[in-house]
Amino acid sequence: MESRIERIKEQLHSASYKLTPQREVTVRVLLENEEDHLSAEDVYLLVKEKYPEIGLATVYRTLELLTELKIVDKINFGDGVSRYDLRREGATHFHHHLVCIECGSVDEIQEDLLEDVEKIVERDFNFKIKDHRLTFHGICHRCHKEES
Amino acid sequence: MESRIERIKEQLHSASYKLTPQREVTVRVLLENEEDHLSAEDVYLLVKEKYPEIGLATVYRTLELLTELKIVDKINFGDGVSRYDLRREGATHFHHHLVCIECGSVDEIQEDLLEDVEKIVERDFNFKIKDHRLTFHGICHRCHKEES
DNA sequence: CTGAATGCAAAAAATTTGCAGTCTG
DNA sequence: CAGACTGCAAATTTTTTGCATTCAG
Repeated sequence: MESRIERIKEQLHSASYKLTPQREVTVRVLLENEEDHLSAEDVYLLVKEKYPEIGLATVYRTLELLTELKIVDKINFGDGVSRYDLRREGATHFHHHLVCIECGSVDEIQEDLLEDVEKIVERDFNFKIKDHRLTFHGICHRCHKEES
Repeated sequence: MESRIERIKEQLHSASYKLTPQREVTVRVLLENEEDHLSAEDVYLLVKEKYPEIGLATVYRTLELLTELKIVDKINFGDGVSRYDLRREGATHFHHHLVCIECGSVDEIQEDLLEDVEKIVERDFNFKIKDHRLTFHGICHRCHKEES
């Protein structure tokens, strides 16, 4: 875990960005809440607990920076807020999401699943794929159970 | 085309919503710009050309209504705006998008492509899929050509 | 030291809401 | 005619920006 943050620091460094305490705390918060899909506001509040002087604008600027470096991905589930999701280390592709329309939960799928589909798209549409976003909306296994 | 609008009217009707001229003009604009991915503001400006008294709030309310009736889908490509995309008639699934990171163009894929993937997800994750969103980011065939 | 980074407050952008008046079914 | 719908303006919400000050390298 500690090594994970070191590597992220290194990435910042090698892109010649400075390593401020604000940035470090923000990254740490993201790592500690890897399962969640935090909005900028969420991140701000969590960072504020550890570093009360921080401003919301700094959090936005840090998240933008991390997105640019592909350390996090900015995603959007249709409510009016952008959410920020840490990329898995070494993941060649962005993971997918399962959004439950009953309870609002968001689960992640790490498996690629799209390899074949992407081959078809690249060939048939002559489109060079660099990234993808795949989200399924439906009933999660927890709500599914209750219904029966 | 005219029959298409008639059927949409019918859908509104059977959900006991009234058919106001504002709503009709809005639907018409969406039909005439089916290829595009208009933001609420875009729709507002286009409707305003035909019906200058309309207010932006009415457009938002109409789009929300159409989304609720599944006549349009609200989508989000990561810029801060929601866009509204007409569902194809009789489409069992929402179509996919190809967003070009060079020129910003958005093309559509009508083919399903996800049938196999969805079977896997439903089985392995015990998740009942109701809808999906799939977007590929990459280089479109037009930009692709220029690069070589 | 020096430009990059921060915090604050103000601005901008997108969307929603309240309400009095209007119109559809 | 009654309740649904509208336009307008004001309010909210989310995100961005300007700028004087601070700080990391």
